[in-house]
Parts: sequence; C-alpha cells; structure tokens
Amino acid sequence: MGVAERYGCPILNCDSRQVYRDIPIGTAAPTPEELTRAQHWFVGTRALEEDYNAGQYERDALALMEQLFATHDVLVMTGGSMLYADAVCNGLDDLPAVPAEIRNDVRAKGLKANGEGLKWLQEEVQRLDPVYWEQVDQNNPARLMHCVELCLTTGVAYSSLLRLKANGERLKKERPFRILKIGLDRPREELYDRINRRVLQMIDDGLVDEARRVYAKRHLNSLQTVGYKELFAYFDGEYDLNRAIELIQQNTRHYAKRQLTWFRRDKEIHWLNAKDDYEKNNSIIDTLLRSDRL
RNA sequence: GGUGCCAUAGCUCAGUUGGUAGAGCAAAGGACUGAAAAUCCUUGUGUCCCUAGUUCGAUUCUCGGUGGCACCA
Repeated sequence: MGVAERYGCPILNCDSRQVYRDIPIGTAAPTPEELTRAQHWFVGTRALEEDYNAGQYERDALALMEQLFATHDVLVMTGGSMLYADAVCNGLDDLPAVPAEIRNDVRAKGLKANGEGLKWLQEEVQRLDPVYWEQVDQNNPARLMHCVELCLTTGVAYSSLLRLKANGERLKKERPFRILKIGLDRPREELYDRINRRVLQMIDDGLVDEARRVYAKRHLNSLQTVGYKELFAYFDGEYDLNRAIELIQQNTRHYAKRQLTWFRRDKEIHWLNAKDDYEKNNSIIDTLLRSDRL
C-alpha cells in the first residue's frame, strides 16, 4: 500500500480467493478504506460459481498490465497465491481448456474411495504418459487427474505439452517488463501468533454469518478455502465452533508455511523483515526500484 | 474417609506373556505448469509418574507414595 501510494500506481491483487465476491472477511480482502487509498484490480470481481484458475489469471493480468503500463512506470502486484504469481512472472505453458465431460468423468473415476480412484489414476498416467509418470508425485490425485484430463483432451501425452529447456528446467516466458520481487518475513512464533489473532478478529467481524450465507454453495472450488470448509463442517455438526476456530488457525499456519517453502526457493526475492520499521523498508524498496531501473 | 480404575512423545492413546516402545494428530522440512487458501511426500529417544522390592534384567510384576477420574459414604 505504501509503495502504491508513493508511486501513484494501482495494485494488482494476486490472490486466488480474494478475486471472488461475497467472501471478503474470510479471505482478508482489502477493506473499503484500503480500496479508496489505491486503485485495486482482481478484488471481488468474480462470482463464486465461476471457475477461475492460474492460467486465466496469467492472461487477464498480462492484458491488464499492458494497458496500465501505458500510463504507469511502476505497478504493484501483491498477494500470496504462489502459482498465480509464478504464472505472471514465468508463464504457464499454453494448454487447451478441458471439456466439462472429460473433467467430470476423470474426477468421478479419480476420486473414488478406498484408494480405488488413485489406483485408476496411476494406471492411466502410466499408460497415457509414461514420461510424466516418472517425475510426478505418484500419490497425488490432483496432479494425476490434471495429466489424465489433458491427455484425454489433446490425444497426446501431457508432458509433451510442457516446454522445457535442454537440461529439463522449465522454459520461462519473456516478459516486456522488469520484475522486482519483495518478500516479507518475520519470526515464526510471531507470524503464528498474528495468524491466530487474525482468525479471532475474522470471527468478531462476522465470518460465521458470511460462511452461513454461502453454505449452500459449499461444493464450489471457490469455497474449498480455509475459513469456510471448517465452518461448513461445524454447521454439519462435526465439531463445535471452538474446534472450527482452532482448525482455521491451524490450517492458516500450514498454508503460511507452504508459502514460505515455495518462496524461499525463489532466489530472486529480496526479503524484508516485516518487523522492521515501515520507513526503513520503504526506503529499501525505493533503492531497489531505483537501481533496477538504471 | 473407603473402594476401584488410570498415569507411556507437545496432545489423544496403543503396546511390551519382564529383554528400555509406536500410531494418529501437532510440529519441522520438502515438492509444486489451469482446483494452488488446492493436492501430495519425508521426519518419531521419550526420566514409559516417583520410591523401594522381587529378578541376571522392571516401563511391564509386588509394596508404598503422588496426581487424576469414577463410585460408595
């Protein structure tokens, strides 16, 4: 927010859940006050029913950036959806949309209980894409399903659609702009304490009612989200509200840990200590921006 | 006050017919190309409550103690 205000630039939200309408409390979306301080994009713009994904975000964000760069030197993108950020920075390979019939069929077969679904997926991937089979998490249904879907959609092996460099590394797309990556970190104990308190604040702000209002849509992908899935289970009587709150806190901590794992691997990130003085961090960012633009 | 049951990993518990022990969860680390706030992988030494006894050897059996729970008064 500070960078956006000082540079007079808009903020592109990079958050796979804040793009949806009707769930601002549980996704910690920018507040109305924050929305007036800087122009925001990709906040509350899609209906819960819309299937949105990283590939679409890449296209939408790039198209928007082309327009915005006509009138701005600097844009801010912020948020914690790792794959979405990766899609914008490095690009995803072009893949066709999967027809609904194929998607539904693969999910129906792939998600069967008692390991039956997983077994089917493993056999399909071995049959349709032996190359990919050698490199996937072989027990990961989400990965296997994606591979099978695309093999069935395109008629060729999923792995052949991915463009790799000779050494096997991902081929990164060229972008017509420079990217300065800033990461915010703080001591683990403090991070977790803030997460725990943030969840309690969400409850005070009316998260339970917000979840109740969308309960009927619980099966949608947009609601496979920390803060909602736990409350849905509470509504179903699986446990009490206190337990639901504990689980929301715990799952948020798990998620934060996964973000750290993902971002720590990216050596281009300049890490700032979130505990440090706001002015100090701002001046570091200014310096980085200036040297980057030389 | 009496009787019975329980005491093992951060938590809930299993187990050792006596040879110093293992699950789930938590926690930590990792992976990640259109569900990504998703999905998946790896990692288990702890005075087995304390004291004494029996025994080659006790976390396991016995006595006593401490704490918890239940029932009876």
